[in-house]
Amino acid sequence: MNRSKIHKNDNAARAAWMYYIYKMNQDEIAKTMGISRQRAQRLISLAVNENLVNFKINHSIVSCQELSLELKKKFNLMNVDVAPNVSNKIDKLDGIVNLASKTIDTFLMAKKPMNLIFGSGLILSKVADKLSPVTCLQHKIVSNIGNHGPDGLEPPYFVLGRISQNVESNFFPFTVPIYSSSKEVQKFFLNYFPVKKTINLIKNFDACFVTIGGFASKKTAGLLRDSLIDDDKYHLMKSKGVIGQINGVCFDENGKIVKNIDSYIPMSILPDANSNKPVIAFAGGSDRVHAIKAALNGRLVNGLITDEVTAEKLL
Amino acid sequence: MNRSKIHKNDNAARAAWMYYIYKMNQDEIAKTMGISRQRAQRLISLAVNENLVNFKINHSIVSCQELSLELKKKFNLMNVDVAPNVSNKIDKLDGIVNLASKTIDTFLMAKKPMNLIFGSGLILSKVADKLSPVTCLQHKIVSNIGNHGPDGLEPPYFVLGRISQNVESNFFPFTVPIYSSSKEVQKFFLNYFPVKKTINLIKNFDACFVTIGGFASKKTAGLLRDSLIDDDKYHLMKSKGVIGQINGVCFDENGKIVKNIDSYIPMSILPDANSNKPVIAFAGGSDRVHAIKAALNGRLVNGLITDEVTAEKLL
DNA sequence: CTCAAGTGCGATCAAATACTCAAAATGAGT
DNA sequence: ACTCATTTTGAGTATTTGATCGCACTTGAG
Repeated sequence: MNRSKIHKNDNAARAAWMYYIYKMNQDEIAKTMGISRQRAQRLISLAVNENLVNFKINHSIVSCQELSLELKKKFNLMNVDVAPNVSNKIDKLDGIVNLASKTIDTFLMAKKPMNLIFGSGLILSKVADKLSPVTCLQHKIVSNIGNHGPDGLEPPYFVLGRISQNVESNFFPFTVPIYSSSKEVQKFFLNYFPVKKTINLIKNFDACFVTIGGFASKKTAGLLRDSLIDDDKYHLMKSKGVIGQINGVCFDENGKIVKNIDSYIPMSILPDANSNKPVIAFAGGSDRVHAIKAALNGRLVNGLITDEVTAEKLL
Repeated sequence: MNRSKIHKNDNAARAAWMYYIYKMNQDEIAKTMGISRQRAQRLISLAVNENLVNFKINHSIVSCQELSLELKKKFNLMNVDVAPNVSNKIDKLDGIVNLASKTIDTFLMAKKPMNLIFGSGLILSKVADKLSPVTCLQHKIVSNIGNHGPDGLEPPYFVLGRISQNVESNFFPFTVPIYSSSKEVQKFFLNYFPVKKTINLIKNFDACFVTIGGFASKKTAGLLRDSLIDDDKYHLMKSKGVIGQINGVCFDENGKIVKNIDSYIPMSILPDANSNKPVIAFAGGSDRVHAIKAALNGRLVNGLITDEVTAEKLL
């Protein structure tokens, strides 16, 4: 962040203070700051867009709270949050993204140094964009999904990079392919020193955040949609019972990891959700209910942030 | 809180979610919820008034941050927060109140059981009104200032009662007068069993929040304004060098506690700010700068939440 | 049952806010 | 220093929001 941006954000934050905390209107703010009303308006909306302002709703809506308690009990989870439902016109992810970003914010603000592990996926990248700007050099922020696709392409959601837009910290990308097509490639990377180091960080995780990808149809299978696998492989995987995936690691309807898929060796290291450290999935949407249920049953994660409709379907 | 209020708050929270998180406008919200636009508007403003919505500004304005660092250094404080300044038309306390309520919120939300001690004063009562509604039965919320004045009157700011409007917890009032006029009365209360118990809680505090009252002129002396002392006593105290007070405990310009004021034995127990537990003052305003400075110099507190102008004057 | 007091509602209108667009300012490259 | 592309600005305008007011309905006392 350059000096001019800091200065601008300073003004934006000041305007936001006046607007949201002191409840002044834009005219008063403009006068106080010696700027035009439009400028004041732009500063306020800039502050909102840059996540300088956080809106927190402090009231657990009864139905959401009940859902989260039931989910906790049914799947023996440490951590469940349910975003209230809303007109179906609106992107439901927004609610999950909001809760998720607050959860991560609190981890980032903790003083105790932690290894925070981030997977990949659409929701996670939206969450990354919504994180509050903080400096937390005490932590290590680590990716547990490879940073290149089968053709060397950058995968579509480069979560770590997006996090670093908002957060100043120490970043450790996972410099492997998302999956290897041969044992040799796998072996090489697993013995490659920087990779070994990152794997070590992942294994000593303090918290891990992932999304759960669907697999039911071509449309819902993120791996396919993002061209990480081709049609043939998709059908092969489907025939082996794959119903969902986390970071490219595929599992069946019991949440059991499906191995031995020809020339598809996922490289992601999923942390152990049976430890007492949080492994939290951010996932929702009717097309993913089966995948989420499987992941919970197989205890691939021990926490969930989802939306009201999905929560109901899971029960 | 009765059932109907919970239900109403539920709707208010839902409307607030749609408005602040999903960024829907009131018309859309009304349609989704099947209510009129006005009703939606009223729900949203209800949510704001009931503190169901929290506005947090996530950007330390450079000048405020610098001030807080300097204050920390100069007075060797654990904890300093400075609210940005704003047109002098607006009540400056709002900024302090906002930061203070967030600070307390985080204490209330902590899982670890704590003894949280609250003093008295205008700012603290405003802060109490702004606390987020939470249930925290793990904590003990304790007053360290007497709950009746010299004539048996209730003092003007009954902080504990206001906190209990928003917070569900365990409350321990301090059932003594604010000050005793004789050693006998003092002695009686100090040996009265329920009081002894409360004193014990105060001495084992985990955090303490107070305000700092001025004494410079009749107008700024809260004790006088609130008829806790009369003119004669005010002048007597002034002649003994009193420059400010915390919970009725008076101190001079070095922050040394002034004892031996005729028929004025303050009963408040001030926690030890030399421990590593936070003792935080919420205070601002030009008429209090001297009192605040004295309190910091005498290390009657080890943390401060104030506003920009006051912070500058303190340096 | 009746009436007075209080509460909640929606229509209406004034105020506040957000968007659009053209002109002005900036600044990178020659 | 000039040009062109990009960004920033403020005026004007459309949309959204908040406040007022009177009506209708509920409540509770007589």
